[in-house]
Amino acid sequence: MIQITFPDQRIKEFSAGITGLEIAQSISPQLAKDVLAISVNGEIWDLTRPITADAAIRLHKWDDTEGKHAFWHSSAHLMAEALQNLYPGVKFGIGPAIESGFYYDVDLGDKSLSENDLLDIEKKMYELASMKSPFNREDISKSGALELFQTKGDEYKTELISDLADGTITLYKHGSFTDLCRGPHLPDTSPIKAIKVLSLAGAYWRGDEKRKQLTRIYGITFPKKSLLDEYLILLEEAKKRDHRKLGKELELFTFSQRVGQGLPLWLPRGAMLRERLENFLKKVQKDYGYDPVITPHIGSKELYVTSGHYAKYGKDSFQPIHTPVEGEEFLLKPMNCPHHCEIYRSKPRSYKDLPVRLAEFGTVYRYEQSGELHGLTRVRGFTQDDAHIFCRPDQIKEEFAKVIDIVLYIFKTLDFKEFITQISLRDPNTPDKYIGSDENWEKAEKAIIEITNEKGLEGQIVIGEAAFYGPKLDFMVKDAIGRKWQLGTIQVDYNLPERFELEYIGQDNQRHRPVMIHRAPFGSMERFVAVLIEHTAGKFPLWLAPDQAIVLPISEKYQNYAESVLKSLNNCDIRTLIDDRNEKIGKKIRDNELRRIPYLLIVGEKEEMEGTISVRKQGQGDMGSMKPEDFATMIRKETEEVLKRIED
RNA sequence: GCCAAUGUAGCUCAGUAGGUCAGAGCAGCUGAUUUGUAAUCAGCUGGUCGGGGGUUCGAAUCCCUCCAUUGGCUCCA
Repeated sequence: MIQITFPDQRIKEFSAGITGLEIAQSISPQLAKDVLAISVNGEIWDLTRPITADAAIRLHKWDDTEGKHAFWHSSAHLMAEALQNLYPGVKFGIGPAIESGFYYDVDLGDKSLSENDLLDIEKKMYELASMKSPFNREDISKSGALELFQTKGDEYKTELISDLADGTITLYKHGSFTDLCRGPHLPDTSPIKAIKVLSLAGAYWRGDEKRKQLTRIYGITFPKKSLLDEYLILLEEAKKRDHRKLGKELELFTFSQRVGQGLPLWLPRGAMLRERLENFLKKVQKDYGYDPVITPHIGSKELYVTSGHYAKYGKDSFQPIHTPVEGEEFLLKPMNCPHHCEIYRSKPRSYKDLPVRLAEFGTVYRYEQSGELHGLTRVRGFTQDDAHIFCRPDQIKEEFAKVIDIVLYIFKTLDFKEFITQISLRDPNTPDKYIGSDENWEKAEKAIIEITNEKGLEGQIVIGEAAFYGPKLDFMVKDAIGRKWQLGTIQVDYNLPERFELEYIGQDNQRHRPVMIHRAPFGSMERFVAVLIEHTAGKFPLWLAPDQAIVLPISEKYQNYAESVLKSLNNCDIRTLIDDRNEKIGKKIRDNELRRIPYLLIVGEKEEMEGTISVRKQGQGDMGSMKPEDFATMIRKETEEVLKRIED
């Protein structure tokens, strides 16, 4: 007999060799139906794998990620089986479960798939799923596995196996398909009830641009048809919040082929929104002791040779522009820091002056690959809410902490609750990707980890994601369809001060080197506004909304009164419009609701007589009538309260 | 840049075995209506069907190429 410990710490005895499925059955038949995988001492196992020793277990159903993972991983194998059936000779790369669904990378030889083929794959998957093929786990030696896949001619699997450590390798078989796989899998294919093969993409083998591009097929599956329907509806809903769609509808920004791809044009309403965000941050930065600076959009090539950016990115940037007579070379600035270093250098600095915090909404230009451009989130010209803090080494921690405070303050003000923090460190295996001394890297990495912990942020550490000059702390937010984007960033840099020979005179009357912190709480105005649009679905908070209220006269008879209301509200700094079209009130309400204007102010005979307005709040409907001055007070209060509450 | 797809009026979309196929709704303009909380009615103006080549008696429709966009991959100071 063995002792099985359940998550609630209860212990039950079972005979050795019992499986997860049998344990679930012993609890309830329903559980046995719902369970998808089991954790055994923290390791995720198949439900059919015998447990031979005492263990702590946890059963996974659809409602946890481990359960979904096993489900989707099995689905990937099911899809592979379908592909093998439909396209004999297909070679398989990898086929993992992902955050929503799964994919499989395959080499179809000369055959190229198009979207019509996805339905065939889907049909085949349904057909195979209904055959209830069990997933069988099998241990095999490395050499045996190599031989098996070599005979099959599956060079990708062979390569994967060669890279594995010697010892036993696990295979999973179901139906006619055998795959190299760690598992775990479902007992059989029958729980896979709803299937959607979603899309096709090219994907380089092992993520290496120089290697063969395989066909990646994305899919998602569910244990119930209704869950698939819900998922598809959710996708549709998310599309409605897409910033590219709303940006057009709400007239915030546009693109023009004639201006160039990836170069956004901010329309008046978008510019107004952005300006309010900028002013908000400027005020915060003023409170935190930043000094605004302004630098030009181009800089001498020498500047970037000095900074090291030219050597690193010169080839992959917009190419230099030349002066017609002297032939001097200038680069569109890809970042603001070299300019700011020169500002620091413009006069001798004392230790008493530090930290020096130079802030600029600096527009930069980067050559992004054409396939990577995406709405406002990935563009070729954008404005960073940039600042560089030059400080003494002993001030790093405090300064870094203050920047975290600013970022958190901004996220709180804008109600960004679901963000992820990521600490990016260098990859010690690829030292040539980075510049700067080991010692400085270690110091900086340690500082970031410490501060992040002290601030109570659960920073996920990612090796190899650091910038080439230093480690960083990023704040990531998801967009409407779940893609992660980096917004705020804080980066420690020992390198540029070195390269620009920045100095300050210390208390000891000796020259010392300052440390730089790069930081951008929004990241870029473009990306931030994009994410803000998707988070709010275009219903911006009142203090940011380009237009806060609109006066809707019932008919032309009340035009004069409507205009007097408009005037008095604008005099109170309430951003107010008027809809004086010759339309019925229902139409005006509809149109302006769709424009996401927070307050609709209806005026007709009754209001004119009483000197009032009828207030209709977005999403809430009729609030009754009030005097325009009372409305103005209410708006001012609402705006101030939001900003004040956050400060407390 | 690579793989796959898409590209018809300002917007959303119909129209492809090649032959009155250049259309609809919304927006815009004009007029009627003077309206009470999510679409009043009528008329009109909009498009070298992404650009350029080609096949054909004839191309929005077929082929080639370029451009842009979309979903991924790679990249991301």
